[in-house]
Amino acid sequence: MTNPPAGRHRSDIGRSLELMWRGPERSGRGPKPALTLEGIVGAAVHLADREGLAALSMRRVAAELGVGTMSLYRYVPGKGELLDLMVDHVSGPPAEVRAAREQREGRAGKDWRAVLQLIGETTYRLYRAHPWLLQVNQSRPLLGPNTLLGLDFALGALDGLGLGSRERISVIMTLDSFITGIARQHVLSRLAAEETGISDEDFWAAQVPLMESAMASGAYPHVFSLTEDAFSVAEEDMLRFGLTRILDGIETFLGNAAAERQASGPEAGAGVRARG
Amino acid sequence: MTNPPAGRHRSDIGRSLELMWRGPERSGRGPKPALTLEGIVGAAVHLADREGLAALSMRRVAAELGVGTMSLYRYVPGKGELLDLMVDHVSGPPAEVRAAREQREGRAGKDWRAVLQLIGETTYRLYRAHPWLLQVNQSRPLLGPNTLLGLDFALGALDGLGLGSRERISVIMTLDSFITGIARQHVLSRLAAEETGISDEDFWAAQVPLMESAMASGAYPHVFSLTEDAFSVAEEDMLRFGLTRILDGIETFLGNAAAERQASGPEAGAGVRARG
DNA sequence: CACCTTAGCGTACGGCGTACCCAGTAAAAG
DNA sequence: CTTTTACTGGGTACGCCGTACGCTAAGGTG
Repeated sequence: MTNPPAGRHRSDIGRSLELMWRGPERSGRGPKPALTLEGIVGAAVHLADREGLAALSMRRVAAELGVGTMSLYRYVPGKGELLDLMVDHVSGPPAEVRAAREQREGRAGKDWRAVLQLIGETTYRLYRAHPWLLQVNQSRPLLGPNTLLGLDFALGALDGLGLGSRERISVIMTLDSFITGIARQHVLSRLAAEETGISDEDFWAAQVPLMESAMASGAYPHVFSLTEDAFSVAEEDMLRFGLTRILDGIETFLGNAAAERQASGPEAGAGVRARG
Repeated sequence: MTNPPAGRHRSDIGRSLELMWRGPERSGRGPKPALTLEGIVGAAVHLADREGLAALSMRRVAAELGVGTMSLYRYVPGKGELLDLMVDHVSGPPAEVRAAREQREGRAGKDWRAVLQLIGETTYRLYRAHPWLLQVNQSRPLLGPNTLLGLDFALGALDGLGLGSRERISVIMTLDSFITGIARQHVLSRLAAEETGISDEDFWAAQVPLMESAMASGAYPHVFSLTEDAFSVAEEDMLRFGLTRILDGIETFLGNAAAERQASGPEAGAGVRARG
């Protein structure tokens, strides 16, 4: 009975949200804090960027800031919440995207393809810059100020296309899922190369002998009729390829939806509504 | 969310591959092994399925098998390699897909859409059945016998469509990236619900008060013009939506490629080559 | 038989997240 | 002013983790 059921360090949603949106509350009494939440989160992000998620421990973050380990717990309830904060910290749409956002005021429905492409590539670069994002098991997408801004921008790109709310969310989720998936593939592969010190070439070379005996077994005819260059597609080309496929698919969808609306009057179509 | 140890235990590629393809080598001498590799991997998978990746420790697996912790290290070099083996263990195309594979012998180029859809949905269900697959993230996709069989089947579906090797891989990677991405979203969300005991409704409810003040700020116009049902799309519908978009996009690509080939003779087209 | 390879595994080390508690500080109350 | 009180920094300790090391004993080989 001395211990509660070993309460694993889960993130307290309410607390994380409050910290993200309002920051810590101060009530005047007592000594002045030597640290700031921003500083802690920034140091943690810096550490994770430099040395990977495995190196991110409360002890290391504290050492980075020159304070005792337990001092961090005066600012953050636990490691889970710190990770939540780190995610939102780096998740804002970068300057590049903010600029594009302002430039396209009022051009609804015109350049959705370019904007979605920009969002996709930007998100991809985000994962590249902060590989640990893909290792953090984001419990759920916590909507912090930055995360929400990114979503808002993506939604803006879909304005004026006649899509309903559910359809807009579906389109964004499709794009985002693909980007996350392909970034995961590339980033984890790169991480593995760094951590093990084994390059991609060495890695594939290590598989060759066993692959050859597998080929001899005849169980994998299609794999072994591939040409040698099959796996050498550059990562950016792969991203571009998939992105184009998905945008094409969305375009087809837009065409179908428009045709359907045309056929049955302007206010039909499930969930389609111009404004709330 | 926890970050699973993720760290110091790099997996030895050569050793993992050898264990996957050849199994452990025995040299007759000494006492007979009380365990089998299969048994260990199976127990580990079972444990991870039941209690999550966070509960998967060498001590727990050993306890499950009724042996001492260090005995496992006679069979497996370390936890990293055990994870590699677990991944391949569950990654085989299930009976359902194997059946479809045999049924379509010789019908190349006809039902690629149905087959890719089946593969997508099957992969999605795989992640659903073994959520920890999406949390394991420390190595490159090791090609074990089962993994390779899945790839071979996917390649078979693209036979007879006039695609080159690099294009086939690109198509498969696009599909796989999307499936992995969306499964990640759904599975991690579900995991979080189980582990924190907070349902999806409670989760969104917790965000409402802060969202309302965010709305008042006027910084997120597009988000707050969404209708209330925007986020209530069922997971399967979301999967189906994205899958259809991607298959449409691939279909467009096939059409373009065919047209291009038609226009400039049978052996043109960047990267298209029948055999090496 | 003795020899020697190999299996099982007890112990120990250095790391982790964090609960608990105390000492010291600074603002508020008297 | 002094006293009170809320608060901060952080030392210590607990129970986990992966795994290196080295011992005992089993059982084919000579």
